[in-house]
Amino acid sequence: MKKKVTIRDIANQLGLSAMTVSLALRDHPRISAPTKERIRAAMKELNYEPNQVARALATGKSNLIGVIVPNSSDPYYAEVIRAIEDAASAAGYHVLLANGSYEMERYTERVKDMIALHMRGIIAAPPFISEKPKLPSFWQNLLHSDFDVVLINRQLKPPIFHQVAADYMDGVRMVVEKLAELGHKRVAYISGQPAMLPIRQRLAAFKRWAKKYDFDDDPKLFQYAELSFHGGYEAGQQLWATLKKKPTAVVTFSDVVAVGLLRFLEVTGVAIPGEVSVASFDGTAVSEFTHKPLTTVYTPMYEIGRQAFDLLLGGMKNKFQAPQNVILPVELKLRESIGAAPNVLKKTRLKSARVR
Amino acid sequence: MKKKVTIRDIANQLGLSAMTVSLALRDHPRISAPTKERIRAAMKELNYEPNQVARALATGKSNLIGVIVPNSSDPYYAEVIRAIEDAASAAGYHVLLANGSYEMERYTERVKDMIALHMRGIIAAPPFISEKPKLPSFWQNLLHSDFDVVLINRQLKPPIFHQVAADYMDGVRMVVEKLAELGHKRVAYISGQPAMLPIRQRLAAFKRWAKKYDFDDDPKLFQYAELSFHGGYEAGQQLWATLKKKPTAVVTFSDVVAVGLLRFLEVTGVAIPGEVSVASFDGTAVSEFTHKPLTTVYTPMYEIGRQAFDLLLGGMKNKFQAPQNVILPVELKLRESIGAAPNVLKKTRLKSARVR
DNA sequence: TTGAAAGCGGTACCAA
DNA sequence: TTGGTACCGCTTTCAA
Repeated sequence: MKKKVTIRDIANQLGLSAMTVSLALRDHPRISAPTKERIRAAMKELNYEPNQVARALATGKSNLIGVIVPNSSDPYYAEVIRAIEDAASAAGYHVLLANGSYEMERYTERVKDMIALHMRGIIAAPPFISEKPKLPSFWQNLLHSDFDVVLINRQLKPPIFHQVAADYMDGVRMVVEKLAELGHKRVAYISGQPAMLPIRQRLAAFKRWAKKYDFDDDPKLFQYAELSFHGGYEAGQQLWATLKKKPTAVVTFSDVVAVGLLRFLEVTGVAIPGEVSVASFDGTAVSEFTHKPLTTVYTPMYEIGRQAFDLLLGGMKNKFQAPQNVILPVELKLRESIGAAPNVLKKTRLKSARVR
Repeated sequence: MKKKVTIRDIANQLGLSAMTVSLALRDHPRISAPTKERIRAAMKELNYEPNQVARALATGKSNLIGVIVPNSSDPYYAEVIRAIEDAASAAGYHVLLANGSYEMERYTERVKDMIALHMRGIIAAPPFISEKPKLPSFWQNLLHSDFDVVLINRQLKPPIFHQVAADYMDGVRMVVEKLAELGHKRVAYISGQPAMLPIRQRLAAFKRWAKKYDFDDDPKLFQYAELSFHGGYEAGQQLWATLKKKPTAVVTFSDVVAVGLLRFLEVTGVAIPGEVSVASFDGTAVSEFTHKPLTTVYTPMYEIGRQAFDLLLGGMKNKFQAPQNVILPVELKLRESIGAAPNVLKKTRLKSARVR
């Protein structure tokens, strides 16, 4: 262990050549069984571990993949990363983790790092702000390089890299339709970091559907929040401070934010869902265990990670495959945080009273 | 971008030698300023990126560190990882992430991977089950190798590797004393995966302190739970199903579990803290935003990660430094989930009644 | 079935 | 201040 054992040490000890050992290592058929056995024994004895760095240099390929996400400690991405690591590990790959940035330039630096480190490919969530981003020349070059990229949660149209995301747009529809069905008209929306494409897309989709269902058109119903529990709490404060007529429902772009909001509402003494319904996105584990379990658009985070890894490896096997656009279905989890709009309840009561 | 530009391409283009370029790259004083300028320009023009793999092979050092944790998606470790990545990134290092295993043998494989990949060192949380683990020969060898290891949340006595952890033992004391002070005698404890040393230590410490404060000595007050929201919920069910006389307080080994428990208690209609107090460990972000904010032993997760990284780099600079044992202080966050034991409350009322 | 030798893209020693 | 060259440990082509 003191000094590293190399392939040549083994070869010398057995009076063989380095290449014989090299081939035996990888169980090449050209080497005879007994020789392999001797080599294997010597490897055990000398405690040999192949140097992956040397191998990577010689072959030009490593078994490392890079993962660059906005924030690895966010439960959403933590889960995606977990999935990627599981898949990678099962396939004999390893994951290099990096936290990206909201600035394109800094983000690009991280990608360059990955290239310099000769990753086999990367799974990334770059801060694109539109579906047709004006790609910096660096990304253009990436397109024509042999470096594979899979985008997660970044739906470009048309796809220029492989990309996998969930059908958030459909999720927005589900939420809005459900709220409309429950009689809500005054619905607030808490959005996040506008530098992120999927956040913008979700907001835009909400506005479209809100219009369609004739929700109140009050700009004060829209609020930004940091992606944190505290951010959700503050956004709630803002909303309640600025809105004279309170909303009957609030939709947040993430469970994390919704949990903070829930807490704010509780502290403020607002009944959920009696006075205000709350719905969110993601469906992270916590959403099921909040005070009032959250109605949320469940996103298959683990599956996103797994498929991203598969695409990366698949893409590496077949360079000429057109960029794939994988969109996984979302699911509206109806839970206690949502209910009929208060005014509707009243009407219903009146009606039933009349019926009697 | 098509084919990689090497140091030699640049040298040829400028009529210099490879080594001049190599030195210029690292801003070596031996190279004259104008030459450096020319080289820098050529590097820009040709879009040169140094190959870190080749560099690592040549120098025998890489700027990669390995991180092996039990579960990277657990909020506790997600935060530790985030800290390590931040520190590493700031220092020009990169993080290779791996999820370990509860089995020593599988875990050891992950460490071997890291060695084969020629990491600069690793930060690890191996499944040691005692403070003086019988280290497999592999770990023994590690001790005498030039491969650096920093343990997190694994306090060995005496330390054989650098190790950084929080003072959980003190945290246990704080919680127990507080509960005793509030008049609790019947306190349940929900523990986790017994294969993990800190979990065992915490349980043992709780038992010691519970004895000291004369808590009820009923084995049914001890329950195991998976480290998940759901695990906490189930442990609550178990506790309530098996205990005829319910506890007046429950301590859980992790916030995550406490959140699940809180939900169970709520569903079951148990008042918090009126009927049952809840306290936990970790102090992850969510603990402040639960229905009843959690009383919890805050652990400086981010700081643990940061210091682990510092120790790793420090250790690499100074191989002869004795293994450091860093223990960070914890902090008892007193929040609404905890209150006086019900019987105490009653007594107090009686007393005040009498006084009048 | 096995060996010799030339890389992979840098670094570093020694000489000029 | 610069260049020549061996080498890091493994892979791979071409001979033997």
